Amino acid sequence: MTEQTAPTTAAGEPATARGEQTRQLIVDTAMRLFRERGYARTTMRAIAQEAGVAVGNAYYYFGSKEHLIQEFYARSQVEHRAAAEPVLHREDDFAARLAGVLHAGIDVLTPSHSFAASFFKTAAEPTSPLSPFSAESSGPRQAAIGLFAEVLDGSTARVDPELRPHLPELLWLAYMGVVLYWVYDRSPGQARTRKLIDGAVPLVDRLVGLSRLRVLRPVTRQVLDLIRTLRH
Amino acid sequence: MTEQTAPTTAAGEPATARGEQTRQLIVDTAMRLFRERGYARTTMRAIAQEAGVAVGNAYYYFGSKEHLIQEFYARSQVEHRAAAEPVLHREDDFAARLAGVLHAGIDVLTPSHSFAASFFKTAAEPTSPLSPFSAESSGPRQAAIGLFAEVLDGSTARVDPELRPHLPELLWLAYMGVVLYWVYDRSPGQARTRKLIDGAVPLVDRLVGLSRLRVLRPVTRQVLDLIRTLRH
DNA sequence: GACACAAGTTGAACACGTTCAAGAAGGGCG
DNA sequence: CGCCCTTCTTGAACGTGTTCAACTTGTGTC
Repeated sequence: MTEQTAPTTAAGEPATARGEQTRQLIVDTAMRLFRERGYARTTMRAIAQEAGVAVGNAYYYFGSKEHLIQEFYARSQVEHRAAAEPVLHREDDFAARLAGVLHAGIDVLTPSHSFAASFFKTAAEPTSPLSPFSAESSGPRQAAIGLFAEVLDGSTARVDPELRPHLPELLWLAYMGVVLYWVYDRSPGQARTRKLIDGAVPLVDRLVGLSRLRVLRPVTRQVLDLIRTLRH
Repeated sequence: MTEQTAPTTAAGEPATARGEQTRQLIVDTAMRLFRERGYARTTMRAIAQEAGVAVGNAYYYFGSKEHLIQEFYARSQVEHRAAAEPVLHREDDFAARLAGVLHAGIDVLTPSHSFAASFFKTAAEPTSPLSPFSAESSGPRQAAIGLFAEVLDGSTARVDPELRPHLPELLWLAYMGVVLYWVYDRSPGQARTRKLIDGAVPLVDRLVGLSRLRVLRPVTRQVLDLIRTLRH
């Protein structure tokens, strides 16, 4: 409770066209440098210099270096949705839709694997507004959960009615797990993460199907009760 | 690959009694200040000053501020084992043993909850030697996995023979999940984490039991295959 | 056009983690 | 004791993220 310097200033959106332009310039420069040199080796001074502004100016738009990461999240989320569109349009099988959306997410992240690890570090901080569980990330998180709601809604899958409302969030949580594995994945091209998706999706599919069986009802109940307890 | 300044110098053990004494002095001071002010607000200068040594001296024993955290891990691991001893001696039911060991782990960590969050941040960095999955953490990790092997071995549980050799590591992984939840747990006294343990243990117990059923053999196989694929 | 106020911009200054060249302490050996 | 070598210790200096008081630019109002 007594901990953390966690940047608080949300550093409001620019109010003028000039401001918006500068903001974009800084973001674009930062993203380029992150990709070129990695997060740790990209200094705020370098970003400012390459963008042709003063250091303090960057802090006018972004409360901290970490806040630049949030921009990365937002962009990735939008790209993810776009990349998932074709599969969601084409397939109606639950497993196929889920696998498609998961692969789309990793597709979008792959070019950033080298520096995404550093991002992850700050994202993992529970008190950080950058945490995927934080209030500040509520927007992107809800969007992401919505994506998995779509996976479910557009599918022919039959799901236990008690489980159904919780499933999108659970799938998102599973996706967070996949991303966690991906961040740690040192195999070439993160091939193992692909195998994780292909291996885990059928299991999830089977599990979701089994949830309707009378025999497993008590277990399903037990799981749901636990989830409800753990929710905020 | 091109990323990260990750501290490399293992900063060898002291070779003399004088060195050992100084090292202990620095660790003790650091742990006290971490507890008092939190990790972020404890500066290396403050640690050095309170310990009555020069800043550079701390760096002679610890490659970085983060390396002081590793000391915390090591201590916690030893305490965990000690705290788990009574339960392991008393119980022979798998679920009771598992719950006991998990609760013991959280018992040990609880006094440090306020600043453990900051620790977690650096631990989460995949390239960091402080990561629980890193080579440098191999020692404490193996010790922890060994603890869960003991949970299993000393129990009357009957387990699918194919699953059995993998189970200690899987239980450790589950424990990491519990710790992850605990770090994020903002409920008073982290009561929710306790409920997570009490709720999840029976499920794990049931699942482990079910793994022997003929009907579920294919699923068990599928899971094991996936695990093998994902292993290094 | 002149004024006022908000929006945007600047760069020097600060605190921090970390490095390193220089030196002090200690101990074994003649 | 005098010498040498390892171990330990020092604190000034560097690069970094971040702050902030001062300044400049833009925009609406009369």
